[in-house]
Amino acid sequence: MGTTSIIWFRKGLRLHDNPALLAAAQGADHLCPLFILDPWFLQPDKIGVNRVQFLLESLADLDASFRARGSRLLVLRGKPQEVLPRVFKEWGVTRLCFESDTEPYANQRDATVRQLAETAGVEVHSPVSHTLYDPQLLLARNGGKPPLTMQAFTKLVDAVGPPPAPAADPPEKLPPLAPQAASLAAAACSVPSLSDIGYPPAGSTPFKGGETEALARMADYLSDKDWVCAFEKPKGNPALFLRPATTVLSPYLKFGCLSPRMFHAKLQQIYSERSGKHTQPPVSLRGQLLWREFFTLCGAAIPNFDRMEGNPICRQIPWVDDADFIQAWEESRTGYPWIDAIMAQLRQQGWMHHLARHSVACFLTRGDLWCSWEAGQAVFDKYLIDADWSLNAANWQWLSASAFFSQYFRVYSPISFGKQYDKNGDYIRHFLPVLKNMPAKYIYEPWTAPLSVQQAAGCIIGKDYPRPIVDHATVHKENMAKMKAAYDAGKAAAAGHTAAAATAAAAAGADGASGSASGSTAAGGKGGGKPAKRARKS
DNA sequence: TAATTGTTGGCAGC
DNA sequence: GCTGCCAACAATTA
Repeated sequence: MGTTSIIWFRKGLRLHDNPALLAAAQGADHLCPLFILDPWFLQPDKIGVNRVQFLLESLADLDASFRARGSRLLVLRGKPQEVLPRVFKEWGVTRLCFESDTEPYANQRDATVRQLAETAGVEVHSPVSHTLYDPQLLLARNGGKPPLTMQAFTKLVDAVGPPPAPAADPPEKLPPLAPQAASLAAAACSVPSLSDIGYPPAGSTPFKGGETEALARMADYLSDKDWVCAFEKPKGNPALFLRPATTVLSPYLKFGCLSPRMFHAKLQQIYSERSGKHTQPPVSLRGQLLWREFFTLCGAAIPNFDRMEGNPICRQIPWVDDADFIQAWEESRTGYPWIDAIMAQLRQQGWMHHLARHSVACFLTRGDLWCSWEAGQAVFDKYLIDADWSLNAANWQWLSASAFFSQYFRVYSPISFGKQYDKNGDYIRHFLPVLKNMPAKYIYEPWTAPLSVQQAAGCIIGKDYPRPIVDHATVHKENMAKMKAAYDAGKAAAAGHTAAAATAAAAAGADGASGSASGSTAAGGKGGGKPAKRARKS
């Protein structure tokens, strides 16, 4: 009996370093490359046009690559749990291969598909290639629990050793489609247009999807080896938008147009040429891949990772979701140009610099508006072309000081933070054209401009551009006090879970801690009587 | 128990 | 452009 394989694409939209594709092609008489447009991922009110456009471009590129190898991509529509059993039968499928995925939706879907495959007598291969390491392996090596700090994660990865090398390239000539699939191929199973699937005809992102773009972009950024070796994440300029300060490889990694193992191997190659003279994780370029790895592991191992309630690592904070605030934030109407420009870049391009994301995330949650990080997460998930379930949830928890990060007293200023990088406000002028003629002196705080200046700039505050919806100077202090209260309540609740004796001990411990805190300030002198100062910025 | 460190704060004062 | 303070968290190390 002959072998008929399906390589089922979901993420991993590439031919390079694709072990599932190799497993599918291995000794197969027929190979059917398949993508299923799941209605779950095509909801215009929840998933914006830019990311869907990026997906369709990636599929078109994948199709072209298969055609160059004597095959083609088949794009079907519907729920995979319904489409797959149908084609198993129609195409005479004996083997199903797909890249492993740890997101909750994918977990459920794939568990069902495995059962359906078993029922149909179809063997299943599901290798790991979306991440550097197999999350289950990392978890096992860490005693079944995910590390919760980057340091702990880095230590774990160091102990495990280098990730697997990228898989070999697929053969120049791939097995043909199954005859039944080939006849179907004449009909409607091409990559659809945006309008075919209920979206506006075009998005507005300048970033184009696909493996070809991904490899070209990687080559472009890696060609400057000095830049690669000197890369230090927090030092980038979030206001650069013509050539961003980071690689913008995130959307390609999200969809798997680029293999993280390939990117990692290229980085290690460049580092080795420089004999150790390069930046290190967590700030280096390689470190950025490790962050992705760390948060993906957390997402895979922590229940309810995209929610506050029922999420064991997330602090319970009494956010108040004010619908008007959330909408103003989403639609660039907060009255703070730095914040509104970033949100405009998000809606227009589907991408912003990491520090820009920090600014707006802090502003929505603990900094200014006191809305839940889950509300912000949904907006990011709608517009970002690189929206990744685990990374989005992790970063929102980080920025809202709900998990991973606890220094809630460090608040980004919606006025001064951007000014450090872009004194003239070119970034604001570009993304908020209504402010393009506002003098630099007022562009971060246009409500302070005299009326005559507003008139000359053609932008009246309160009419052409909104007044600030909150007073940052006031609310950020109030919010800090609320954070303090929420943290204290959390500690009290944790203490309440312990036995009576332990509670008493915890109370004594709390007293001791507060005493030691003031003591350390008083006794902080070291040698010259000055408190020990640690370098925050190099 | 104290000190140190943690990818990425703001601000006054010099 | 640098230093030190603000009022202060939590995990790890010594």
